[in-house]
Amino acid sequence: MKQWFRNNKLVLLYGLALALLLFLLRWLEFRFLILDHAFEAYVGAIALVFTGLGIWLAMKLARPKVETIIIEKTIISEAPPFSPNEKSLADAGISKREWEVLALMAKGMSNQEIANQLFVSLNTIKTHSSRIFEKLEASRRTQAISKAKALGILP
Amino acid sequence: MKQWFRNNKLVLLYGLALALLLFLLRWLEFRFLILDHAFEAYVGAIALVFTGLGIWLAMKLARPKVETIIIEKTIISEAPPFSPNEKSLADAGISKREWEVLALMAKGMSNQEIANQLFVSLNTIKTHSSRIFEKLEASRRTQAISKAKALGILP
DNA sequence: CAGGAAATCACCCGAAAGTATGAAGCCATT
DNA sequence: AATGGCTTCATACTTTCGGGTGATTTCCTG
Repeated sequence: MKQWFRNNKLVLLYGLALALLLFLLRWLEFRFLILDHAFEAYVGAIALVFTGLGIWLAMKLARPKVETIIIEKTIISEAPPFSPNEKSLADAGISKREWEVLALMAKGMSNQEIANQLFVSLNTIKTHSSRIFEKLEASRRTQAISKAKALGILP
Repeated sequence: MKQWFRNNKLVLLYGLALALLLFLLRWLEFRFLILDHAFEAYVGAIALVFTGLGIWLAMKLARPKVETIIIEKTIISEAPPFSPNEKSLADAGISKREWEVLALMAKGMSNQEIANQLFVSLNTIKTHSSRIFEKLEASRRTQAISKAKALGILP
């Protein structure tokens, strides 16, 4: 019910306005009956008012034409925020730890530096890197980095 | 004159219809004067008719409302073809040949492979790479590649 | 619980990479 | 003609990297 009121507020208002006008006209009828041609003027006024109302209604109720404009914005992406690309990562079968090592390699760190950074021994890093090279079919760290970037594993 | 008629045909028609209606009402006035509440019904009819006319007019004459929806489509373009970025290159003091070596390094090639590709000896490539490391303040090829990319020397 | 993947570490060896130093030819600018 | 930068090459030496093999621990899954 409340919803109905809200939806038909306009129609109700319109009806109320009409009723009020009728009262007004009735009153005018008694006041200006003596005037010659009062009736014609009267009808003209009504016609004008309701024409205006009709126009107003039409304006209010008319559904707007929707025009959709699609603007294609071409952005040359400098550095798209990189996410490890889980898909390619899993596809190559590279583990989290291996990826860490790979990322530090790409930064230009030596195996010893990576070992220090990750708090493991140099031998561990060597094992990891060997696995990485196997999985990426690389024989050098530079090659591994290059391939990883091509696969979207590294930014 | 003729042009004016054509442009305002609608307005003229509207005026004519109004006049006709007035005549009609005048006639009805005499016919239904006896009826009680005839006046209200009369005014109601007029109101209805002119409201309809108003709506019709508005529909006919009003400029259609246009709602414009702008959808921005973001297209991430492919990496633009890389140009060596002469500025950074000169800034680092890296020569053409050195850049060639650097680029092949970044591809993951070994010094020997680079030497074969450029038809020079392995020692030459070693000299070049040493110079490159000096100029980029790197001590490893991976580091050199990383720094070169950061400087825009490599794609 | 057994099996397998992941992570850790060790040792050895050969290959590749990097450092240092010297030198020669070419080319352009002074 | 001389100077300096670029390219080329060489030798000798050190360090780092990569390959191969093996072992242990932890954690997860069938």
